[in-house]
Parts: sequence; structure tokens; C-alpha cells
Amino acid sequence: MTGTFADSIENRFDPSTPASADPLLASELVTEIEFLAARAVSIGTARANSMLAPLDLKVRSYSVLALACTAEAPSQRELADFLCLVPSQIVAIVDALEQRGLVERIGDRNDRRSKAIRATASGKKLYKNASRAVREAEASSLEALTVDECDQLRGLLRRIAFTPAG
Amino acid sequence: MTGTFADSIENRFDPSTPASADPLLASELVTEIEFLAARAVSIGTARANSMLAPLDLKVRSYSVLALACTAEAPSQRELADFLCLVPSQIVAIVDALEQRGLVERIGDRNDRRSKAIRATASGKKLYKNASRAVREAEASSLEALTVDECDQLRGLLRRIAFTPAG
DNA sequence: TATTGTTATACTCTATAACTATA
DNA sequence: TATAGTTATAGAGTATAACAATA
Repeated sequence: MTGTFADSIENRFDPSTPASADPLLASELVTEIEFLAARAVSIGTARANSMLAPLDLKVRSYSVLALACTAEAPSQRELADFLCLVPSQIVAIVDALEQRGLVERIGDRNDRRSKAIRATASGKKLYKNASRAVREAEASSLEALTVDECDQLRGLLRRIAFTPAG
Repeated sequence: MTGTFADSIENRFDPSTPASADPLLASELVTEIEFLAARAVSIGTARANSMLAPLDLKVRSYSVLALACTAEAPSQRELADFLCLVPSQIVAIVDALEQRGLVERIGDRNDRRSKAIRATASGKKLYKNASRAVREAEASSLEALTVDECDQLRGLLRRIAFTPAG
């Protein structure tokens, strides 16, 4: 996710064809929250990925690392549910992080099927830097908003991201 | 995108493990707008896709169809830029829609390289139904918000989705 | 019987480069 | 030279089913 996204964004916002003049902005599609959110996410994810690239992380692996840094190390099943990923994807991501010594799998004594994923010291250290990189990418994506507006947006998104099925 | 998403959402929000009790909600990750938006979009896209399935559309093809319904039929390049997709992807999507007689490629007389994508009568008819389906999916995803809050959210997202690079 | 993690596999999505025809 | 569309291909991401170990 390096080139094309950024490229199309560049093209899209080329000064010679300002967004505000684009007739497509009059489309019904632009009134759909789903579309706007998807576009914002795809731009934001591309930025975050490119900021994370020097650390050899992507948003996916970064997210797993972040959750592995919490006090109560989550099981792989919990990671899958929380990140809306299939369990087999978690296996691959955790494998990669574990091979780099960033997280470790800890057998659960009560349920020996389950394995808790916990960040190592080195994983926590990397997470600190990664977190900073992601915040930086986010700040650049949210440049158009005031701090208060960011708080509003966070509150609204949090509610729809964690609301039981309609 | 049929099973796993819905399934993990079901698991995630199973009454026996309410979201509000999940220790992962205390993670720093949950304070990131990027993460919240990505989660909301992935849930919302799954819903929209399943609502569109009976019409043999997905959010991608639906979006192209929607833009093809605008007064000034966009070129494939404009579609690619607007939807943050690579031109070759647009080709595939337009091919599929064209084969179903939903859109047509119209050569531009001024620039014979360019082709405008315009919805046919049948395409416009399908779009009406598809649009209703998507609105329904959206309403279900946004159930937790009031109408005013939806307007707020739309306004904020629109600004970050269409802001020149930071 | 059901669930956790795992493997293997297939499928979809996305990206890249090379080509053509126009400009 | 540069751009619009196209093709072919490769790579990443995602989904499915089946299995072993455990509950």
C-alpha cells in the first residue's frame, strides 16, 4: 500500500483540479457516511502504513502489538474478535511478531487450549515508537479538524464501532 | 465478506461477554480515531455487502454505479481518483457492470482516449434499489446515533475525506 | 459436543508493469 | 512526452474447511 494510494491522492488533489470543483462531489454517494468513512480510512491507513514501514509494521501487526501491550494479555481468540479478523489471520500476524521477539505466546494454566499474547520488553519499546508514528499520521489526516472536533469524532465513532448488532 | 465478519461480531457482542466489560476497551488503541473508523467501516461494509448481495452488487460496484448515475458521466480516470482505486481495478468493475447492461462506455469526442461511464436506464433502476439497501444497512449501523449526531459525523468525515494532503 | 489454535488452501482484492491509442 | 484505457501477472489480504488438543 505504498504507491497507488498516495499517487491517486496526489492526482485527486492536484491544484489544477481542486476537489471543490469536482462534479462528483455532488453525487448522492458523498452523502453516505459509509462512503466518507471508507475513503477517510483508506487514505488514513495508507498514511499510517507508510509511517510504520521503517519499523517493519503495518496497521494490522501494529494493532496486535498494541493489544499485546495491555495489562491483561489477550488470547488469540479475543484478538480476532476485537480486530474483526479471522483466527487464522491472527496466527500469521502473531507468528511474525513472535519471530521478531516482539510478543510471546503464554499458555493459559486454566485452559490449556488458550494462549495469551503478551508483548516482550522489546515489543513494548517498539510499540512506543510505533504509537508515535501512528499519532503523527493521524494528526496529518485530521489536520482539517480542531481538537474539539477530533474529540467529537472519536466519541461518535466509538459508539458506532462498539454497538451491538442492529 | 459474508460469514466471518458477522460471526465475529456475533461472538464479540454475545450477551455473556458484554463489550463494556472487555478489558481491551481500555487499550490505547481504542483512543485512536483511525482504529475506531476502520472497525466501524469493516462492520458497516460487511452489512452493506450482505444487503447488496441479492442485487448482485458489492460496495465497490455499487459505488461505481452510483457515480455513473450522476449528470456528468465521469471518466474511468475520474472514478479511480474519486474512489481511491487503481485504474485497472476500475476496468474490471466497469466490465462487469457493462456486461450486465447497467452502464455503458461512451467515447469522448474531444479526447478519444477517454471514456465516460454512464448508467443505462436499467442501471439507474437497479441503483435506486441498491441505494435503498445501502441506506438501510447504514441506518442499522448508525442506530446508536441521533439524526443530529449523524449529520455531525457526516460533516466531520466529509472534511477529512476530502482534504488535501497534510 | 464445543472451542482454541493451527494448517492448508482457495479466493478476492490490490498493485505493478507493459502495451495501445491517442494527445 | 504524457495520458486514458487495457491486459497480464503477481502479491497481499481474506475466507473456508479440516485437524489436534483440550474443555
